[in-house]
Amino acid sequence: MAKMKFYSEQEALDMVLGKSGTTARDLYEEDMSAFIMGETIRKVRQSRNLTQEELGALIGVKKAQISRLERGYNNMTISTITRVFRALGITSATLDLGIMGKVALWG
Amino acid sequence: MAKMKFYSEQEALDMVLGKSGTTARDLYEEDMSAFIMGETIRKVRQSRNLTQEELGALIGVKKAQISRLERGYNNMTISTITRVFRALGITSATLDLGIMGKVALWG
DNA sequence: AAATTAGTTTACATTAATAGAAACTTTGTA
DNA sequence: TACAAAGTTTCTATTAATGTAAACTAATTT
Repeated sequence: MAKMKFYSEQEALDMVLGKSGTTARDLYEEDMSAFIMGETIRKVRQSRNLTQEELGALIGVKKAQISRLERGYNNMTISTITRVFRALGITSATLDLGIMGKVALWG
Repeated sequence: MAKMKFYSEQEALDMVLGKSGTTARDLYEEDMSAFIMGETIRKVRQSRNLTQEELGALIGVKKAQISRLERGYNNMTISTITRVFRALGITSATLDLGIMGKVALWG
C-alpha cells in the first residue's frame, strides 16, 4: 500500500469546501451551526423529560415549530434561542464561533 | 421624609413591565439584548481600530448595515453574529440569557 | 471655516425566520 | 396487530432580518 497522509477535519474541509470565507464553506458552516444548535435544544429538552408539544406550550408555539428548530431548518435569531433556552432553565450559552460552532450551556 | 424602600433593577422591571413571560417584558428584554449585542460589536470593532466601512468590507456588507447592527435595530441571526465576531477575531461568545442578556467574548 | 471622513437614517427590495394547520411517518404501548 | 403518542414534513401566510443606495448628520482634520 502506498504511503498514507492523514488530515484533520479542518484540513479536509479546507480542501473539499474551501477555506473559511468562501461561499461554499460558509454555507456549510451555517448549516452545521444550525444543526448543532438544534441538537443541543433536543438534548436539553429530553433531559428535562419534555415532549416537543410541552416545550412548545412553555413558549407559546406548536410542536411543528419545535421540530423545525431541533432539525436545524433555520438560522435562529437570538430571540428564539433565548426563549427556548430560558424555558428549558438555561441561563447562559457559549457559542463556539470557531470552525464548527459548538454550543455549551449553563443553568 | 417618609420611609424609603429600595428595589433591585429586576424588582423594578417586574413592577413596571411585568414579569418575564409577559408580552411587554419580553419585548423589552429582546430590545435590550439587541442593544447589548450591538454595543458589544461596536466596542470590539473600535478596539481593533476599524471603521464600520472596514468591518463591513471584511464580511461583504456596506457600512449602513454595520451601523444598524451596532444600534440594535434587529434581532440578529446566529449566522450574522458569527460572521461579525469572526471577522473581529472573536472565537467564542457567551450569551447571558438571564434577565438582561449580557455578552462575554473570547479570542 | 471648509473639506473630508465616519456614522446614521430613510426608502426600498429580497430573502428567510417564525408560525400554524393538517397530513404524514415513526415510535412506543396495550 | 392495532392504537396512541410523538415527531416530521408540506403547504401557506406574515413578519422581520439582511442588504443597498442615497441623502443626511456628526465628528475630524487640514
